[in-house]
Amino acid sequence: MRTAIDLVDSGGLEELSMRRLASELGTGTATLYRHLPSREVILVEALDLILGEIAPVPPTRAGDWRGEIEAGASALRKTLLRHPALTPLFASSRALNGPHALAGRERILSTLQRAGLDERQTVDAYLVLIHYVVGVTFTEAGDLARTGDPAPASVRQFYAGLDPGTLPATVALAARLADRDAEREFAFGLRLLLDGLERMLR
Amino acid sequence: MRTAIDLVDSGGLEELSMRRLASELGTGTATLYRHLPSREVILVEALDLILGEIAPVPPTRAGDWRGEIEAGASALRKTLLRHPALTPLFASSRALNGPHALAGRERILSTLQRAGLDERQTVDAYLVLIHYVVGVTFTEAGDLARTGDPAPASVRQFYAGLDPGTLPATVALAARLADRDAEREFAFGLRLLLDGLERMLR
DNA sequence: ACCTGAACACCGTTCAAGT
DNA sequence: ACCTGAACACCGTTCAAGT
Repeated sequence: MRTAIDLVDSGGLEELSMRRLASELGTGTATLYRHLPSREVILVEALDLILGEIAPVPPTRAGDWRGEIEAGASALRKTLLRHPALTPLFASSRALNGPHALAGRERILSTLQRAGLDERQTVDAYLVLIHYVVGVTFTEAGDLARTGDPAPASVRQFYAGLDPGTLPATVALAARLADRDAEREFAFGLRLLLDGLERMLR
Repeated sequence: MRTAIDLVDSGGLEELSMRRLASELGTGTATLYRHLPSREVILVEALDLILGEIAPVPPTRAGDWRGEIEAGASALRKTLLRHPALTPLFASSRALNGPHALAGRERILSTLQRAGLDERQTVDAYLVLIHYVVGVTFTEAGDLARTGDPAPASVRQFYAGLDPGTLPATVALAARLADRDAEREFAFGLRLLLDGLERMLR
């Protein structure tokens, strides 16, 4: 599994072929099938393993649910970005029933319940938070996986070069659309969501 | 392109092979390369084409930015869910510079600006909205693409069967985690975000 | 009983050869 | 000048044959 994750991290999903993994391990492809049933299962297990890299946020300072959620969301994002090619697997909930995924989900659910949300609110809040983190991280990971270069200059040029007659707002905002600060943007959206949850509690 | 989209819709991404597409069109694979440079470009163009299915939300009733954003977000989600296998492509921003993607982005940006947000707020709001819709839709599309069956009963059983000692919140919420209402959840998160934006405007 | 070379049925892409 | 059959270099997976 460690070799498989290294392959995916270094060259993307398509770098992990059964032949390459086998030769990296000094064996043949047929041997791999004695330990794991398919390439897909390797990927699913790899995702759960990297979720295990997230250090559980300890439920310290009694009642700081907001701080715990912020820390957890940020840790999830950073962990996924360390393995951008594996991030898309986060979409299939079938891939999210491994031990580490379950432990992480449990921590979020219990934090939200301790905050005072009722059952329905807890599940709704859990889902909205996960979906937001997934959306941000997928997009970031997609750009990162491409070749590692976001190249803000060329993006700005692309936007600025569009027809201002048909796309006036896009052209006017070209500089801001190109020079992004992923960290700040992530915090902005998370704050919006957490403010909303906090208001629900009052 | 229409044949390519039909193939992807009916059997997932892996159903679209150059050989299958060629034979569906009554020709050989080499011929395809006289019209399109690669399989990847076919997929990128397919995504932009389906974005064109979204009817532009007319900026009617002066100043109802919130209604326009809600309608646009809902239309984007529904359109992507009609082509679940293509949804993951929405992650790569390279795939999002086709004419329909640009037109859609322009509409959102101009709606937010007309609402009264400044430049930075407009871009931040645009990104947070897109990321949320992407996150929700990816997850839904991933489940949908699997075999079409979410099978709430088996999901509930899975959650309920976990160890209540280590995963108490998950087990307690098993029924709610299994019996989901995607439409309501989507509206819940969108409301949280729009409430936040509305408060920024005051 | 355990392992694996070689095969099967596929891929995306290219190019020499055909018309 | 335009088209494409056949090849190249790969895949995931299986199984008969080896030890």
